[in-house]
Amino acid sequence: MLKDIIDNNENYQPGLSIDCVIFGFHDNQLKVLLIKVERANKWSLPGGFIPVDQDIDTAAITVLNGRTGVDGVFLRQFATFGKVNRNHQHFDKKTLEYLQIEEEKGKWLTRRFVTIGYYALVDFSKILPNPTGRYEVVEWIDHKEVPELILDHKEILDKALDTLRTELNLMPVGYNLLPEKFTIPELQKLYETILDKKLDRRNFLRKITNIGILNKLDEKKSNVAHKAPNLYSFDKEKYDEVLKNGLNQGW
Amino acid sequence: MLKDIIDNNENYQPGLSIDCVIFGFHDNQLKVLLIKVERANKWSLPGGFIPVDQDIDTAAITVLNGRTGVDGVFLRQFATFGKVNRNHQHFDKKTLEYLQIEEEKGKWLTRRFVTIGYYALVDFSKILPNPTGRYEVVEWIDHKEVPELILDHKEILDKALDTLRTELNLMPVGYNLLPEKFTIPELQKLYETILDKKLDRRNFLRKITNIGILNKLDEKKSNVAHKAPNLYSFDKEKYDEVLKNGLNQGW
DNA sequence: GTACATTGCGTCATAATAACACATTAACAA
DNA sequence: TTGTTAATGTGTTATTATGACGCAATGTAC
Repeated sequence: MLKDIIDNNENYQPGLSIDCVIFGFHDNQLKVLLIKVERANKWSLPGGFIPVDQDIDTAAITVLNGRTGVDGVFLRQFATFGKVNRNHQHFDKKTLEYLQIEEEKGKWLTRRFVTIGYYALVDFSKILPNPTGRYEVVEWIDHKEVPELILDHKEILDKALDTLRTELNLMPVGYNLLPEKFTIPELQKLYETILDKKLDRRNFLRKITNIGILNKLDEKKSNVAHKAPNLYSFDKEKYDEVLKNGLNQGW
Repeated sequence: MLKDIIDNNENYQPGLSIDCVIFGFHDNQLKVLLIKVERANKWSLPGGFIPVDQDIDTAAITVLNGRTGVDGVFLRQFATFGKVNRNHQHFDKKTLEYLQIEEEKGKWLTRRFVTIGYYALVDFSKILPNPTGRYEVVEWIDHKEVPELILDHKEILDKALDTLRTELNLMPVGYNLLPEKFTIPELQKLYETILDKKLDRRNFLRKITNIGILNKLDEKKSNVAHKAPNLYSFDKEKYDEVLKNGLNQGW
């Protein structure tokens, strides 16, 4: 895969890559999709290169789709990372040898790469982590238990989460991370997890319903301990409207 | 200049550039610093290329500094633009001939360039627009009267303004765009200009002073029609604190 | 049936916001 | 000198949003 790209590197944007921070929500945990190639001892964000005949946004969709099999989900560019040493010695001589890449062609890879960060919000229940090769592991990992990552991927991840937190104040976000039917407590847990703080149950209900993007369904969650909570769905039309106009106008 | 870069293109990040949207405030107008090279019939955002031995943020500072002569100002990356055709045929054969660039070396330039957008907020009164060559014009232009721009620079400019508007709700912004001493009505005009809407004088005063970042000076603006308004300055310490924590917490 | 944890709905005090009234000030012209 | 004018400074009030609670209803487990 990588070798193919190197061999045909004139088909790819040089010195530029894409990394995706893919968020999912499960078991009251905000999870991140990470990958690990067998030989490496660190995990990475799923990423890829940019075909010269593709918009960068399209290339990001390709990466996301390749890893998760879903499309049409929330995907947003949030920052570009380009410190001089960010991939310094990442592909050292030994690695290139192992990958059977000639030194001359390896130059394409060993220079500084600037990477464009995208973050995605996906419905965990619809995703089947998809390794692109047999020597690769793809896994959902709780964002609080992310192991050491390669290069500056930790920085990228942190920035993505930071952006998500900020944008939570500007737009509702549950639509992308929850299944079609969900309960208010579930939505609240999502918010609490992202923001990493407790919210008052009753005030949360009031605020979230006042936005006017929720449909209360005539149905309760089944098979739960204690009182069965009501199920809700998003009113997609109103949701999109709010997304466009933003939540807090300020000033 | 451009020719130098082409001739030594191995010293620059290939296929990647930086464009700066430099905002200033003067005469109750939000202005943008634009440039025009003599031969071109359209204006451009000031931009540049990225030396391989410089962080992208550093390269952005260099561009800004080269054009305005100021440093230490507010500069923030806001988006990266990479549509396939964004610089399609920008440097056509004729242009390359005019610039005396050999076809082989011109390839470096004629491929798709992805550009990283930065926006800057500067104190208009301290800036002397600085052309880098005698065939170049640098000018402050009211953002409402921006002429046709090359490539997707209009899109970049719009996105920058959009970002600025959004961030106005998350952080105070006057510090960077106003001189050291200023009046509340001036600050309000700035806000109104950026947001493109009228604000109530009295409510604005209350909100802005409640933030706690303003020092009321024992001094009034002189040489002014009608009642002389009070002068204020920013409390840099509190300002930075608010910048760090954000204005509207939400949730 | 009873204990219990959780949900749903409501209350109240306080803070933030929007809309507006009125006095104050300084330049300018009669 | 004085009145006019257009701006600034300060205050008031009604409405809305927020934060901190109380309490009844519900379904599971024992």
